[in-house]
Amino acid sequence: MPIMNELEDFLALKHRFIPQLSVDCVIFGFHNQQLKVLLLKLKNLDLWALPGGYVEQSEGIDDAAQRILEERTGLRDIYLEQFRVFGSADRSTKEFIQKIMEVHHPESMNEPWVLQRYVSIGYYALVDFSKVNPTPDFLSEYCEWFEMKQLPKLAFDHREIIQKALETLRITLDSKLIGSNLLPETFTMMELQSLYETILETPLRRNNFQRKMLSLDILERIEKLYTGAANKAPYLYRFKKS
Amino acid sequence: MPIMNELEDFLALKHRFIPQLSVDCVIFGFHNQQLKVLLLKLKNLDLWALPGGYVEQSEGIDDAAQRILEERTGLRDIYLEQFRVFGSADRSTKEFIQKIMEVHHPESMNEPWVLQRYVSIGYYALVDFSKVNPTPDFLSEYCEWFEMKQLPKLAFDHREIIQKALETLRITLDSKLIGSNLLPETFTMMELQSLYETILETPLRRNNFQRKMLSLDILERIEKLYTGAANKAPYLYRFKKS
DNA sequence: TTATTATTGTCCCATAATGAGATAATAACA
DNA sequence: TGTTATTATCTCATTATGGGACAATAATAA
Repeated sequence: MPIMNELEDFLALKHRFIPQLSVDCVIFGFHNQQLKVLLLKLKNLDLWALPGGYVEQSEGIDDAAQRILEERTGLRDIYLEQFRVFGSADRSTKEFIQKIMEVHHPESMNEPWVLQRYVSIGYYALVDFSKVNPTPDFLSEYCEWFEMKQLPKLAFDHREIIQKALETLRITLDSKLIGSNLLPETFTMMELQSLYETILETPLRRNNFQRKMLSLDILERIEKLYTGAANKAPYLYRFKKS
Repeated sequence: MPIMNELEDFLALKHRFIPQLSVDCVIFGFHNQQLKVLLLKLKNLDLWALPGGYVEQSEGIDDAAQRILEERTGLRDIYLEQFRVFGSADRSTKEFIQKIMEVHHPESMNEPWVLQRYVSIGYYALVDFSKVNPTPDFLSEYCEWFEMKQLPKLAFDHREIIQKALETLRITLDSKLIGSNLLPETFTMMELQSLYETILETPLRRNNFQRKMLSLDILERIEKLYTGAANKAPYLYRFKKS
C-alpha cells in the first residue's frame, strides 16, 4: 500500500475516527534469549514511538488494535490484551504531535482534535519474533525491534507505557500461557525457562522449573533435538492444543 | 447544587469534554453480609445505570472518576481501580442515549457526538457502605444500593461491566487489601471472612482463614466485642496503618 | 574402544503452605 | 453449676516448593 494513500485515507473522512482517542500497542517478541519490543522511528525527529493509531467510528477498540498490529507486523489473529488506559491531564502530547505533523502533514492540523490531549488505550501483544515483517506507518521511517534493556529515546509517555505492559506481563505470566505466543512451534525446556527468566528478571532452578511446567500438563514432548554439542540432547516440546 | 445548574454546566461549553469517551464506575459496598452496587434510576425509563460521566478536557481520567464518585457518594479519596475499557463496535448506546435525552434534555442533542457510540473506561470503587450518601445526577431520579445477586434491569452493557468488575475484584482480592476499603474501621474475623466468601462465592474454613489472615501481619487485634450473645466474644480487628 | 566433558532429565529430602478435623476457651443463660 | 453457641487454637496429613545430588547421554579426545 503506497504511503500517500494511507495519508489520504487518514484525512479523507472528517469524522472517520473517534476524536482524541488512540490505541498504542506494545508488541513483545523473544529472540536470542532477549525480550524485544517493536518500535517506529518518527520522521525527521530523533524519537521512537509505539505502533498506534485511531479507532474508527464503526470499529471496536480490540479490532482497531488488531488492525494496527496487522499493518505493522503482517500477522493476523495476534495474541492481544488490553492492559491500561493512559489519560492523565499532563500527558504532554501536544508539542510532540505538532512537531511530527508540521514537518510532513500540516494538512492534518485542520482536524482540531489532532492537537488535543489524547486518551490512549494500551494493549500488549505477543508474537513469534521470526514471523514478523516490521513495516513503518506514514508517520515513521523505520520499524525495528529493540531489546527491552536498551530502549531508544521515546516520544510521549511511551516509556512508561512499555514499563506498565511489562509489569502486567509479569503478573499474568502464570495464568495466561505466555510461552505459546512468544516461542516458535517447538522449543526446548531451557528456551522456555530462559523466556520466563527474561520476563521475570530472576534466575530459576532447572529442576524445579521443569517439574512445575510438566505438572501443568500443557506441554507435549516430541523428539530429541541433536544440536551437535557434546552433551545429552534435549527434548523438544510443543504446547498441547486445548 | 441545584440539578438545573448541572445541566447548564453540562451544555455550557461546547468543547468542555472529550467526545465519545465516558467513565463508568462500579461502586461496591458491603452490608448485611452482602455485596452491593450503587446504581442510578434513569428518568422516565424503567432502567438503571452505573454512575458515569464524561472526561473534561483538562482533567485526567482518574480525576474524572474521582469527581463522579464524589458527586454520587459524597466521599473523597475513594479507593479506585481502572479495570477495563468497553468499546466494542456493537455497543448499542445510541437508542438508549436518544431515549434518555429526548425526554428531558433535547438541547443536548445539539452536540452531535452525544449520540455516537461511546468508548467507556470501567473503574471499580470500594467504599464503606455506611459512609455513603447516595445522590442522583441530572439524568436520574434515584440513587440506590442493589444486592449483586438481585440487579435490576440495566441500561447499555452495564450488566456486563459489573460482571467484569466483580471478576477483577476476585482476581485482585489477595494482592490488594480489599477488606480495608469495604469494611468499617473495626470488624470481627467472621465479618472479614464473610466478605471474602461473598466476593469469591465460595465457603471458606474458619480456622484456615484466620491462620492465613493473621500470618499476613496486616491486622491489629483490638478489644473484644461483647454482643450479648451466649457465647465467647470475638475480638475486633483493624487494618494496620502501613 | 574407552574416558572425558558439558548438559539434560530425575530423584530425594527438608521446609513451607494448605486442607480438614479435633479441642479448648468463654459469654450469656437455664 | 451446667448448658449452649461461638470463637480461637492445635494437630496432623497432604501438597507444593527450594535446593542439592546423581544418573543419562551426545560428541570429542585419548
